[in-house]
Amino acid sequence: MAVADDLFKALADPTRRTILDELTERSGQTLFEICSRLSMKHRLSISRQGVSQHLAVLEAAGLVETRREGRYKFHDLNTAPLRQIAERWLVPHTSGPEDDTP
Amino acid sequence: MAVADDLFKALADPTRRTILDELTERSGQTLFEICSRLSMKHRLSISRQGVSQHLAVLEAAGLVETRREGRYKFHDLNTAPLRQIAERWLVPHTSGPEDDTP
DNA sequence: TTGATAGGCAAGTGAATACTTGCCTATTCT
DNA sequence: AGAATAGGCAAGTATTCACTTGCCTATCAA
Repeated sequence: MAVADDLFKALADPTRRTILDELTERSGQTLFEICSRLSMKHRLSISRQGVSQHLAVLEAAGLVETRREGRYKFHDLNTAPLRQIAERWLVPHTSGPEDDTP
Repeated sequence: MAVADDLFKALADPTRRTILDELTERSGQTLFEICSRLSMKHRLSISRQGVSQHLAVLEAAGLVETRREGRYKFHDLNTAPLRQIAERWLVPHTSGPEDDTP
């Protein structure tokens, strides 16, 4: 399950979790909007590139989807991948545990 | 939220997730039992110390609880911390997002 | 067309982390 | 008591990862 790997790795970083918080509050933000929110609301001093790379990781995990409009690129939250993660260990699997060997 | 940080970091590693799978299947295993299961079932070549360190991370996250009996140390799964993680972004929080700044 | 805005690519750095090896302690069996 | 079993501690290594800096492309406004 390479999908699970991307998902959990994406959630491992606190800055990325804060980004998800911001997108939960308002979906469809641009890179610069997210940057200024992290700086203003959360006192996070991080470069634009840093945020951009975080967004790429979140997109690879399927947690963020993007759409381009002119020079703007909007980032939307997708919570669908989150639903599987809790259920993996809460519900006993009859089909056996996932193959997640690295 | 330092608790969330430990939790997500613990889940970030695929070997640790496999350990959780094994403890889901049978809770209360010793270090050596877990080692042999990882080696046999999952073809994971990892030293005993490696597994021990993984278990320490899982215990710090509250996902594993231990009890000593003689020379044996049994490892039990605790899924309680898992319940919060999905709900963080699935349910819109009226109290605002968590303070998870690093 | 010039300048400002929004974003992307790539290389480099420093810190975190997964993993090993070697040695040490405690408990149990013969 | 001595050997085997179960586990712990600590240092060293090597890879991963977050982050920055510098430069480049594309869209829009004056």
